[in-house]
Amino acid sequence: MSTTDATALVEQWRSVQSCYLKTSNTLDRELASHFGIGLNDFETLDLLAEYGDAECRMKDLTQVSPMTQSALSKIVDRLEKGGYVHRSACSEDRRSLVVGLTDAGVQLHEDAAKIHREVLMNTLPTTAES
Amino acid sequence: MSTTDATALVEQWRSVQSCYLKTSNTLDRELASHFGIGLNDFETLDLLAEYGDAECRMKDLTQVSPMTQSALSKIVDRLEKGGYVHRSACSEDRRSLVVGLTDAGVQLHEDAAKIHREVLMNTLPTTAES
DNA sequence: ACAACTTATATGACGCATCATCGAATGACA
DNA sequence: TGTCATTCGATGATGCGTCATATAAGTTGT
Repeated sequence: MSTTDATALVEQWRSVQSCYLKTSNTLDRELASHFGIGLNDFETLDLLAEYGDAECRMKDLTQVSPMTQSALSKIVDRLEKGGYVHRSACSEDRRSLVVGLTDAGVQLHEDAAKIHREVLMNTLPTTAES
Repeated sequence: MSTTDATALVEQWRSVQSCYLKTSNTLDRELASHFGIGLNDFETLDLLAEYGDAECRMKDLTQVSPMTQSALSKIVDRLEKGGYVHRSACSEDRRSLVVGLTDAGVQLHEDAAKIHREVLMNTLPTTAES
């Protein structure tokens, strides 16, 4: 790899990094101040919302989330304490727990998603047009 | 903003996020296992390296780094304990400290930068060409 | 049916970043 | 020059994510 390749690579990385950090920091602050949840809590709510009425076990969550199994366990802890999700036994496998949004969770997700999209609008670089 | 706008926005965000998380996790692991430093420590070394012989005060570092002033103070603590940087008094302003790489720091940066670029090569999505 | 292995989830110790705050030095203005 | 506000940097408390491990339940082979 040539020096210029390396430089371009590093620049690309820095741009991803800067974009990610700016956005995730803003999201984190906004979500925390408005709803008292962190970004990863929201992302988890978001994943759960996508499941709708389908059963989502912790394991499923682990597979679709970039977070660690351990982290997810604690995130769900927090969300459960906040009353936004519930864990219930899984009939098919007693090791498993089914996680689902409560009504409050659905509501929170809906409200938080608005802020989320708003922040993305204002923070993410516009890739297309003019 | 329309629904499809929001969806595209969220997709864009998720792709940035996934790229960032994958890359930063890999970088962190590699740097930690090879050199015993974290990604942010390396990034800080990298910034310091760019200063070369120019004086870099903590404040300057704060302005070019995405990290918090507090975090930078602790990062420099760690790097100093490792013998990679030194803090020295600033003649012009006695509140300020000038931070600089030691020889070991220069060497570490050089070695770590190789791994860093290697990981970027293997992890960052190729944006160009066939 | 028992032992050994594997899978699902939870938890404790640890590291690191953040926020709020502090002390010290500087600057500004009367 | 004395006071008040500001700036530079460090530190303690706190929160969160990770790794290694624990517990419990399912699975496989004999």
